[in-house]
Amino acid sequence: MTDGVTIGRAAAFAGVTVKTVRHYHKHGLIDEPRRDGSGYRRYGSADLLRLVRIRTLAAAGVPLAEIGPILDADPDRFAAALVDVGRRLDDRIDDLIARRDMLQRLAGGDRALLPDRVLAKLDRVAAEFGFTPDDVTMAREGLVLIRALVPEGFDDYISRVERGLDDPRYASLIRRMWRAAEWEPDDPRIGELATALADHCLAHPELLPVPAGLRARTDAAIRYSLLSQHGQEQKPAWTRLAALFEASMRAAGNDILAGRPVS
Amino acid sequence: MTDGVTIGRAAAFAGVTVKTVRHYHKHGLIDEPRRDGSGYRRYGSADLLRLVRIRTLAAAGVPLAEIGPILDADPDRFAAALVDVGRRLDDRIDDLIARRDMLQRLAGGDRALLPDRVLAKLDRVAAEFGFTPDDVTMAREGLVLIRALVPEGFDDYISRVERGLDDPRYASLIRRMWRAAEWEPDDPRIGELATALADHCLAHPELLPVPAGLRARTDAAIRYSLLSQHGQEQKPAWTRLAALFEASMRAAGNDILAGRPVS
DNA sequence: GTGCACCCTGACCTAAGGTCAAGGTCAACC
DNA sequence: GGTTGACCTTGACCTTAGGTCAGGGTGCAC
Repeated sequence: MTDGVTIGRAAAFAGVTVKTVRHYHKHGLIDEPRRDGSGYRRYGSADLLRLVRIRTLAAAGVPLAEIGPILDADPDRFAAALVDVGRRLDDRIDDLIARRDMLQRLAGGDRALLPDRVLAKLDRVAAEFGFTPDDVTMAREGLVLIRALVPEGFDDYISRVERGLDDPRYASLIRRMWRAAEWEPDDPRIGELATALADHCLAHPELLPVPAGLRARTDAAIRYSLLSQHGQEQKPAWTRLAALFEASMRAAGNDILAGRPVS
Repeated sequence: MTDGVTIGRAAAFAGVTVKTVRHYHKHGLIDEPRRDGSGYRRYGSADLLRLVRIRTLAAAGVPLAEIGPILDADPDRFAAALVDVGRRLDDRIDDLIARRDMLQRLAGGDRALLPDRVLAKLDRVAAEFGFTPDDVTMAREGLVLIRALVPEGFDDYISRVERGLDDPRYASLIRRMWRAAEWEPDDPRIGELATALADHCLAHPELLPVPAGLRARTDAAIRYSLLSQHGQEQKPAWTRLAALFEASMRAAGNDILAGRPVS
């Protein structure tokens, strides 16, 4: 007569909501069960079993559209599908664990945005050059931008700069460039520094943050390396330094700065 | 002039799609950046930093609507929010691990639907009574249905049945009931068995799968315990057994079967 | 006989994007 | 200097797995 449980009990048993069960009906995952005299759905044990299987697969992340075929497959295919679902679930778990690690790095500042090797080098240089924490932040953000700009050439560029800093003359120029951040924009020393930097870069073109083999749009990249370090408006001296540097480069060897191939 | 990276590079840097970045704009998570001469968006380092922070939080499962406030909060609140997000992420990881275990149980059959204690008992009884694998399946599905029907009283009911089976007379009746599954529906022994079962149940009402304190709708519950075991249509003898059992109960003590309180 | 919990259908809403269309731009190669 | 292919623009609609609301019918306990 009135055997079978109502949709509410079936849903509670499977740990889903009533709406979810009706949703499964709409998608053909469970056949509509018999109705009682008042039109209520009445679920039997087979329905409940199927409902729990559906819920288990759905909770494991299987899209509803795939669940029907999996449950209707023969035992061998069913077992194989379960193995596959388990693998995908493991992947998702590993993924979430990796994201938790990433979150921890985010809590520690923007260090998450650069490779560990680069961060270590930056720390060493900062200690050597006497950077303030703000300087370190600015340099880090500049590196982030360069990496966004030329992702393919970034690792290579870092290596070249590391080798470049082994040259005490370049190290000294960079040290001076950072001090220039605090100069007045019309400080006469800016001109000298720009020329010296340009001379050095002309002699060592590998120090420009331009991926080898790509010579166009070079000036934009250089702008970034020199001053688009997130604080450029606050350091007017650097804006002028960049202008003079570019002028020197253009005068001496515009094949690099002109924005077209060297040919 | 043309400094800043395009949306494609920004997206690639942060590990999201172009569409996702525009989605974040629409939701106010990142301000629309400056446009260049052709109307292209140009992103600076601050935008990139923010984009990666957003992506990290979103990947950790934080709803987009919550990310803006988190990022705009002061450092203390930001740190607190990160701790909270990390906790929620841990919960999700634990949840997925639990679901993977559940999946493994699903692979092992429907055993996932019943508590381990009940499964162990069922296995013991099956061995004792000489159940075929099909019998075990049928019994298991019957238990699943009872659990769906009266979830609150299920554990208690199992305990009562366990104690009931210590009585050799009841054990013998149940053994006979399972043999009756193979009888013809008009077998005269069914009447005797029904009467004997009813007598025993009248003497031991705790064996009925009815939660203590709830006396109404009892007959539906009894139907379940006796025959709605997923194979009821295939076992016509049980249908008749149930009818005769109910008649005996009604004749002898309809206060239990009548579907209304004993008062 | 009244209240409350439960059931019915159907229409619309949600998050976090994906897809498609129709067109404008940029750098490279011949 | 013309074409090719990759990249950019907006806007409209689609997707998954349900949730919410409206408007109404049932079942049962006091």
